[in-house]
Parts: sequence; C-alpha cells; structure tokens
Amino acid sequence: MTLRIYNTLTRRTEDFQPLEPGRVTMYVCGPTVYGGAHVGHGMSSLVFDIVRRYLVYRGYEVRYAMNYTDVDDKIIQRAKQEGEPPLELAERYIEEYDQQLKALSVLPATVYPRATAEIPYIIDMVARLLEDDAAYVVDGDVYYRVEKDDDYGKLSGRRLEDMHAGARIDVDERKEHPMDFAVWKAAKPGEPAWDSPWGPGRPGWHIECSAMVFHHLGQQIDIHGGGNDLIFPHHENEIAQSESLTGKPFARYWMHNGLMQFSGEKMSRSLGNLISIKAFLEKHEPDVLRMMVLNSSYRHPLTYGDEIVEGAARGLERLRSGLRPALPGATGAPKTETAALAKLAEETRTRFIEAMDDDFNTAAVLGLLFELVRQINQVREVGATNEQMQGTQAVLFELSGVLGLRLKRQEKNLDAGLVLKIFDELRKEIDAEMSQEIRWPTAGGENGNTPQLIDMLLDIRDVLRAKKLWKLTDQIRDGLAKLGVLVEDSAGGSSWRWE
RNA sequence: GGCGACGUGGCCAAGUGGUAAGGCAAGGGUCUGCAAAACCCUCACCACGGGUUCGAAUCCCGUCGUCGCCUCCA
Repeated sequence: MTLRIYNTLTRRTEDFQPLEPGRVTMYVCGPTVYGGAHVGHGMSSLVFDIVRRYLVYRGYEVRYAMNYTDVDDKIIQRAKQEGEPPLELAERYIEEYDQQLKALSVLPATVYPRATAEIPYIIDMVARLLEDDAAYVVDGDVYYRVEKDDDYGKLSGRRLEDMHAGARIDVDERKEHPMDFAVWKAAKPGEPAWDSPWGPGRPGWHIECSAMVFHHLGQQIDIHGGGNDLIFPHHENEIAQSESLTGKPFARYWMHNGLMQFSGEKMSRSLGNLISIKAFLEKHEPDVLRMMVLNSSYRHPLTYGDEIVEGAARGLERLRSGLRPALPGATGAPKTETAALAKLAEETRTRFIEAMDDDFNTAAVLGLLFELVRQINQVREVGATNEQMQGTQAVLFELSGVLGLRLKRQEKNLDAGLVLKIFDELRKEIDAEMSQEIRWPTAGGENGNTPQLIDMLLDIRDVLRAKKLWKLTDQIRDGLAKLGVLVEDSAGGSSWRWE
C-alpha cells in the first residue's frame, strides 16, 4: 500500500515517493506576524501537523520547517500605529503563536526559520537571479522577470495573457511586465533595512520562502504546504524564482488546505471576520478545533459556527467514552464478544491506514474510530473487565494519537479547599449517629489531595444513597458539578470525571 | 472577464459506476430515586433538467446556487 497525496501542481492524486527513501522534507508557509492568529491559521497548522504525524507513523523521518514572515509592509504599518519597533512587534506575535501551537498540540517543527534571519542567503539569491538575467533593478527594487520564465503559471493554471487582461491593481509603470514581482524592496526612511548591492532594503515576500527552503531543507523538497489562498501568487512565485536558480523541480508535492469560512466568506484578518485562537481557547479545549479539522477534508473549506463547534466537542467526548474503565462490579463479558472486539480492533488499524493513505481521509478515519468506540462500549455494557477491553482501548488510543488527539482528559488543578467546603456543609446536615458511619477527611491527611477527597465524598454519597437520602445525595453531586466534577451513577456504584 | 473548488438527511460529513459510513441534534426504548453517561431502535428518492449505461450520488452536457484565487492573506 502506498500513501497517495493530491498534488496541486498536477491536479491529481499521486503515489507519494520522497526524493530519498524513508525521509521526507516538508515546508509549510506560516503566518505573517503583524497581529494575533485566528482559528484559520490554527486549522492550517493542524492540517499539516496531522500530515506530519501520519508520515512519522508510516515510518518516515520527517524534517519539517514552518516559517514566520517577520518583516513586511503590514508589520511596518502596524508597528507605526502601535509606536513599537517592527521587529519587536513581530517577535511578540511569534512568541504568542508558538504558545498557541503548543496548546493545540501541534508538534514542534524541526526548524522555524524567519525572514530576518536569512538575509545573507536572500541577498545571494537575488544576486544570482540578476546574474542570470531573471531579475532586474529599478530604483533599488529588484523585480523578477516573469516573461523570462516559460512555464510561469503552472501551479495555479494561469497564463500571463489572461492575468494581464484582468489585472485589478494599478500597474507600476517601472515594471517590465505587470506581473513581475519584487524579490527585494528598497527601504523608505525609517523602515527596517539591510544593506545590499542595490541599496538598503528588505526581502520581497516570496523570496524568503525559497531562501529558507534552500537553506534548511535543500534545493528540492518533497512537500510544500499552505493555505490555498497562497497558490497564487505566493507559491507560483516561489516556484518561478527557485527553479530559475536550480533548474530543478522545487517541490514534488504541493498541498493546500481549504480555508476557514466565517459569516459567509473566508476568515481573514483583512476582512476582520475572525475568531482568534485566543478567544477560541478561552471557551473550548484545544482538541475541539482538531476535531473540526478531522471531521472535514483538508482541501475543502471548513465553516466555523456554534453548532459545528458544539458537535466537535460532543464528538470528542464520545471518543473518550471508549476509554472509560469497566463498569463497577464487572464480572467479564462472553468470550465471543471480546474476540469480536479484538478482531475489530485489528481491522480498524488496517482500515485506518487505508483511509489515511487515501490523501489523508480523516473524516473516514473518524468514522472508524467511532465504530470502535461503540463496540467497546457495547462489551462494557455486558460486563467486560478492564483486562478484556484494554487491548482494544490501546488501539483506540494509539490511532487517536496519530491524529494528534490526546483523549486523556486533562487533570484540573482544583483547589482542595473548595472540596472541603462541601464536607463542611454536609457536617451541618448529618446527625451524630450517622456521622459515625462516615469517614471524614482528617487534617493533614487527605486534605491536600483533591482527587482523593472527591473519592471520599463519593463514598459518603454511597452511604447516603443506600439510606435514600436524596436531598443530601444531590447536594453532593450539585456541589461537585459547580467545581467541574461530573458524577455518574450506575448500578454497581458511582464514578466521577473532570468535565 | 479568466482559473479553480463545491452543492449528500435539521447541522457537519464519508462515499467517484452496483441501489447511501460515521458524528451532532431529534424522537422512542433499556438502565435508573432523579440526573448524566452508555446501550438498542427510528430518521436521505444524494441542487435541478437532460443524456450515457443492464445499473449513476458517482461518467457526460446544460441550468441554478455557494465559495476561493486573479491585490496582502493559512
């Protein structure tokens, strides 16, 4: 079986074959850091995180670079407004994005190059483009000459003539062709600038990516990714300038994710219709966004909305239900049931790989995992023990992990004092006689251990339940619910989990 | 105007020639003091109109609609 990837360059799904067997080089365009990131950026990072994780799962050694564009017009403009040095502003947002990626459990890239750290390489490339006559200098700017490139437009499927006709922007008369793009921009007074043979300036947007790829990954890479809004002109231009220099195909597989839609159009900072990652994470746990991404296909647009977020959150909860322990008092499920379960687990692993190999069909994969969850829960219902379920649960956990889902609920740091308050309230309501039957927390004993205190509270609750003292029973459950602890009763006893 | 993607049940969505996975929501049931969870059951003539085929959500043509790119953008 081979992994198959849809390649924007050929518009076909192709067998994946890296340049070097067993090793993959992968470059993804990261954000321009002139402001906070929104969930669309998160989506893109998640898509390629999933790709990367799966490649690793399939045994590849992956060298992964994600860049930060830390100098450009928007950063300069924003910095001026805020009265902050542009590079400091960029640095601030890079740190913020790093944090957010970590929160979203995006694995760290092998390298995080940034434009400003690549200036010597960029200058060298511009110089070589000029030598080759592939670029020309005008007033300190350097432009790439698109007409010199006979296959310009091959990625986006455009012809220069067509674009000429539809050019919407004012044409810069100094350029030989309207589509010529800057590889070096002369600095205006007060702008960040680096010395170059053409005068002080900074890199054009596209050249930095080529330089970073060459420098960190090599002249040819296996996978180049980004949002599909980057196909033209950004990636087209990267190809043009890179291949002019090397004469070799720049990237073998071009992968583009669909864009996040919000309020009927794409979410973007320039349109201002965005949900920031920060705002999202204040309301939802990180894996909810990952679930949204997994439930759709990465190449298609993903619409952001309350109902969809809610659905993703519930789905995540459902996956977790498969990992729950045996019911209290479980005595074992019939062999036929557990044998069928073990068989399904193995089939699921096989089908998981088939689906992921098919251009990362994560939505189909989720379907497989939900099916597995249902079967696990089924055997649990008929009394399976932890031993009987653990093999299958391990498969569920493993495959979810390949998708980057953690499933294990995060332990909360709940102040033990808040739990002790519930004990205090109970004491007031329970008479001396009954109090004898109850084990109360002792000072210096369990006091600091919140989970242990909750367990004790449930023990007390069991005593109360046996006596059918529902008011007190519910008081405990409600009290814990307010602290984010969910109590669930079943025939064999009660259990609790973090909400 | 040019290039491209898409239109599957209330919502998300898989499926690209053999009579529709899965999740959420909804309704019914089991369990249960109540609640929650879990389990079981129910819920689609695949935008529309033609065509090809023994057979189409899946291929072809047309219509309508939505979105992206052509300007900075994940």
